[in-house]
Amino acid sequence: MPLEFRCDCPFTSALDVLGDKWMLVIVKQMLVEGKETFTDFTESEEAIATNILSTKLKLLEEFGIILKTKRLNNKKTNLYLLTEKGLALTPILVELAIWSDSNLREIHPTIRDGEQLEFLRKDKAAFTDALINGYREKLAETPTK
Amino acid sequence: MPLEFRCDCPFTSALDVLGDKWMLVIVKQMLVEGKETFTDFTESEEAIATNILSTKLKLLEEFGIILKTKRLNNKKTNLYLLTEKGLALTPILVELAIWSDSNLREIHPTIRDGEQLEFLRKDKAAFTDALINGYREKLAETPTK
DNA sequence: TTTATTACTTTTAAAACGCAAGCAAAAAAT
DNA sequence: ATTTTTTGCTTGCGTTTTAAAAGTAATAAA
Repeated sequence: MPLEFRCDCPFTSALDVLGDKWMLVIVKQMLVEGKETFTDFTESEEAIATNILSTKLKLLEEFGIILKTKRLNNKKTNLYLLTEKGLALTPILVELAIWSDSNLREIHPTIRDGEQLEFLRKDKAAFTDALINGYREKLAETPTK
Repeated sequence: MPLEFRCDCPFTSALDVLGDKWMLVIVKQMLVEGKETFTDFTESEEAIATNILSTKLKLLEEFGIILKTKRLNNKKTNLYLLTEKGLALTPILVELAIWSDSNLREIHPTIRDGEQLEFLRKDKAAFTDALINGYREKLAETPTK
């Protein structure tokens, strides 16, 4: 089923693809937490239901944000990896975290803080690059079919 | 009804607030298209239903992203204006537009192009500042209760 | 064969949507 | 001035869409 775009606005069109509860969370789990298999995602603290996960992974693949492959030595487990289109979402995620950090703490005091966020506050561009390059290295070390 | 955050992740928490079909679209309409009244929003090309609009405006106000006020001489029409917390969403919107521009055109060819996007491509920081400063000027010229 | 992993299907609950009614302020008509 | 009409929302109802929970099937590893 092809997605219907609401209109021709670039802002709104991005949200037609990404504007829901799960799409960017899954991308974040891949980029920041190194998750790559179906079970990796189900074990997340966000606790996504398996049917939703199944649907969203399919959608992300359709959009070319992720690709589905397998390791060389394992015929069973699917690997989900970010494509360039998916990696290009990094700046969006970074800006979301920055906004959270400075605007959400008062209504959500237990929001995480630590080294990563300090790094982000100190140098946004370097933080973004580190995420992207880190993922690229991991890709290079992951031989797939 | 107080929002339940899924977990303490800053990325995910931002999406608990903003991760749906409408929240950021409404902010965009205010920031980029200058919409400020209920009817302004109902006349958008995104065609939001009035009951949803009502609900989302209330939510945005609860989060402190917008505030609801009135003009000095009009007791009827509500004015919805972005707060500083709302203006701080600008970089997120900008990154969404950049991603659309470079990654969505192949599956959505009629996506808008033009002066604004050229400006954005050429100088992201200046584009962001222009949006924010433009909105601040408008605020200064809008006497409210 | 037994067990675990992966993914799909079915069922149930929640949210979004379209439509229309209701109400109060403002503008227009008489 | 008083009534009438229009405007600006808000709310409720029935339907559709989407999410969540739980159960089932298929595959591969042990």
